[in-house]
Amino acid sequence: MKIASYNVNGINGRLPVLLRWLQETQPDIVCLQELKAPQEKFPQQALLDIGYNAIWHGQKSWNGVAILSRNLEIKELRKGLPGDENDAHSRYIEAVVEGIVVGCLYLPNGNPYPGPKFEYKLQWFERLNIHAQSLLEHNLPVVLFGDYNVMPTELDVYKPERWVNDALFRVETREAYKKLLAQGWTDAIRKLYPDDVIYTFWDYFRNAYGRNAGLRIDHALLSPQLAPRLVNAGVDKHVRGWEKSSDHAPVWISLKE
DNA sequence: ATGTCCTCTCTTAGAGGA
Repeated sequence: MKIASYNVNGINGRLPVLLRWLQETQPDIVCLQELKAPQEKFPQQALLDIGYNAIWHGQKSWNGVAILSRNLEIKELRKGLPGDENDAHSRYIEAVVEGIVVGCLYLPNGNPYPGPKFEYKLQWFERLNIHAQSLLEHNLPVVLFGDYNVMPTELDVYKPERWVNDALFRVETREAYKKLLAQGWTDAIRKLYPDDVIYTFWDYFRNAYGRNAGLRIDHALLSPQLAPRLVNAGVDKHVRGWEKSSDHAPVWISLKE
């Protein structure tokens, strides 16, 4: 069982890249972020044509998340995080696939710091932590997979000193991630590769990918019921080098049955 | 400040977001 996550940065503009990657790597379950498309403009048929079912939570211009599966039933549990009825951003979708609860998330970027966007990020993170705690209380296999917009440690940033006042690396943001992990979640990449420099994002600016000036901000968090099944994980880094690529690369985990 | 690339609109240029 292979589960992947990919911030596509516009699903329609990126459709050829997405389809090529899906056909090349054939993940069983996929979390997508930054669809940047309204509900009715999701490319459902193009995905069905290559064997992927989908549920999605769209929004015009911004955000948007989806869960895909290859020949597996997707049972939607929720769209949106609980805790704020006035939050109109499409940043969370959750489903059961093959007995695994899959939460696909796109945490707010939060820049610039300080300011209302940063406050929104911290509030959203707090709501995520509350929801994550409630998921653990069901004692089910759960993966919370997506773009967390946080580099957890200095190892996850090419030049940490340049990022100390960025919303993705502010101490408050890292503390929120640390609090989430302390509930009992396992960061799949760090569990398998505790000391390696592994990035999932490279800016479009200044040849960041060519210089490997990257960030690790896309994470797979496994519940205690799922973590023992982890056998491998990685980043499909080469996809970031394709023409018309997203600024993120896909991240994946593989689980034993 | 800048770099790049997405989406949308008071659309073919500029704004907003990342």
